[in-house]
Amino acid sequence: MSARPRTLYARLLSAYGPQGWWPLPSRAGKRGFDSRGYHQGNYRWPRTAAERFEIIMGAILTQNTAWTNVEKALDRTRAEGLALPADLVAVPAGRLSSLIRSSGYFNQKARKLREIALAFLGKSALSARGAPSRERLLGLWGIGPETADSILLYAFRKPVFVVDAYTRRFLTRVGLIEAGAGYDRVQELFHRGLPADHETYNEMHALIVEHAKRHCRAKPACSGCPVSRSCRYFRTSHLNGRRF
DNA sequence: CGCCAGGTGGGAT
DNA sequence: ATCCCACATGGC
Repeated sequence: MSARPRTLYARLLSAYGPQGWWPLPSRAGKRGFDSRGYHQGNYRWPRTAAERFEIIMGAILTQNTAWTNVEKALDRTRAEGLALPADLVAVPAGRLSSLIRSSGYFNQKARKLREIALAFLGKSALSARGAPSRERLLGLWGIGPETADSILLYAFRKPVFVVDAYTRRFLTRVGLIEAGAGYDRVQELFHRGLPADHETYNEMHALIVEHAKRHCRAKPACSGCPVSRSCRYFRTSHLNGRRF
């Protein structure tokens, strides 16, 4: 039998603690943040338009990319004084590509950053403060469901669960979804199974990422896993006499 | 070396 | 609707 979402949430939170997402490299070492910009125990961020746009940039730059590579790109763009939509649209595309080089796919991502910056500046501009609609975000080139939901949840504190590759792998292993389940199916599972507030969705997504890095890796590392008791993969492998 | 990392758009079937 | 591929750097 598979655990319910609430049970998994409780176990992961107990094992790993609050994760302090979304990290803001611009706040690294500042009051209320750790040395990499993860906040410490509150969900009031972002507080400014620059912080909000930093989250949006990070959400795009981290597409299929390790966060450490994104940190470098954000640090470089910020060092050039590029923090707001107006800054991004003013810089030549080649220059922006070069600044975000470390995050990979830099030509595509430079275009994506430009697209969303233009959307915040344009005639039917996205508001810098009020949340844009999901449909509006999905209409932008380079913004798919995960990036749209990351922006809504982490930049605008909307109660929308973010489904990523880690979420799929984790849920497939524990036996809550089938491999190949669509984005909306997976999202519904959490929208139905967890308290419907942005703090819980924030924390659960971040916990899944941490869990996927520590234990539920591409090559599973089940020793010490906090949810192995309710994991179909583990129990099946265990019965087969597999070692970890 | 090869594999993996907080996806997405476009084209073929 | 669904599969397949290009896009690209950096850490292990």
